[in-house]
Amino acid sequence: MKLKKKDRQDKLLQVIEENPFITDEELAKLFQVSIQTIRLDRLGKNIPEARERIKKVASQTLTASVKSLQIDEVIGEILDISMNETGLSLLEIENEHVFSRNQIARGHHLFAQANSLCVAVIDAPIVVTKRANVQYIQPVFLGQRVIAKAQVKMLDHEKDHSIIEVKSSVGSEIVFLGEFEMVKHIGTERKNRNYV
Amino acid sequence: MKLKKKDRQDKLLQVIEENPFITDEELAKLFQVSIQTIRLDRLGKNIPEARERIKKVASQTLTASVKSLQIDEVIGEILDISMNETGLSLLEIENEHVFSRNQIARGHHLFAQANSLCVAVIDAPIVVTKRANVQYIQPVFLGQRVIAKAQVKMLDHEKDHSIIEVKSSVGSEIVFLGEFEMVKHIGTERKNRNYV
DNA sequence: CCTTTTTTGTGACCTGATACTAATATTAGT
DNA sequence: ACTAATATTAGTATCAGGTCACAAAAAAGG
Repeated sequence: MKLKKKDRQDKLLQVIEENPFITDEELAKLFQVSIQTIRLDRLGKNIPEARERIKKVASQTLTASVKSLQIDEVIGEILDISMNETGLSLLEIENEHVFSRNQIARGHHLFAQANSLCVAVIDAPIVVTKRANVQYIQPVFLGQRVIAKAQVKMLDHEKDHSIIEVKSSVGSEIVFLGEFEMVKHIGTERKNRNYV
Repeated sequence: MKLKKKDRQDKLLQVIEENPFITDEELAKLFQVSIQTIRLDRLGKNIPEARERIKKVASQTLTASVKSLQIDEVIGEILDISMNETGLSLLEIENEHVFSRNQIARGHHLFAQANSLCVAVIDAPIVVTKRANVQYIQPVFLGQRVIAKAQVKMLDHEKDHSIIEVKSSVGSEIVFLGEFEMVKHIGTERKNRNYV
């Protein structure tokens, strides 16, 4: 049975959203109407042509991949660093950081911010985390900006390890405390038997 | 000065890789040659036309966004759960998890795997992390599969908090140890003054 | 100087669109 | 039942950004 105009247009929007690559011709077949009708419908609903839709998706990818690269490099934005002494980083809590149920930030994101900051503060090419003790003082919500402050407490040049204290706060309120033990270079040779 | 064919083709590949959206016409202007030359060059280098390039980028986005969603929900793949008792999760270390310099997994990913698993093990709608103590025993490299085992050590029904021990290993070797204190529901009311 | 390679130009064609006009169905109103 | 309004379909012209094939001009190599 053929759909009424209104229903068809609504359905059209839905179909195109699900599959931005579909052409007018395929849509025409799908809805059993002429290509012209599809085009009128698109016009009415302000849906751009297939090529434009594809372009849009593609450009989203590009910006998204840039973003994920940044995220990958350092979690949060480093605001200030004085090597081997202190560091300051900002993380804005966005949708991808929170539990959808209550909009509270997942713990590992605060951890990642602090951990990244610690890596950045230590002035060495290769630094890995050895140990961490963290406390979540207050929940952090969607939209809040978390400022993490790192302070190097101990630096052992011989053993190449250091202890860093991180305090993260939203406004004047402390939300997270962490102590990280970082090491410069542990056994870098990969054990092949573990490599799958 | 005009480039020789070989140099132009190499440069072409580079330019197009940086900017997949560029059309033959723009390229022709850029290199001061005719559109036809650009097309011959593309043919020679097996570079598809602009529309195909854009499509490719777009389809990458789609698969990538699906992936990031999955990653967002739970870090690692939950293999087995017995509520309030134990849990098992697998994380395969991929490119985005490691430092590019030495291919060692960043600490916060192992933390995230363990932390996600703890959230999953506790049988309650709202669970947040209160405290965590973690140790990185061995570095984990690109391509390795990390199995995290969670064991609930303490469950306090009145105070609604629990302590979970996580042991992560690659093959038979333990790489990460963690103790997580989780709480069901702390102050869910968001303090507006902190909301930016 | 002549041959070969590289570059350029031309014309025909394709796809997925837009824009506009005209004709035909369908629906509602009286 | 007839008419007016609206919805749908059809057809044509045009465009952008490509495709291909072929011929001519320019550059390079011997």
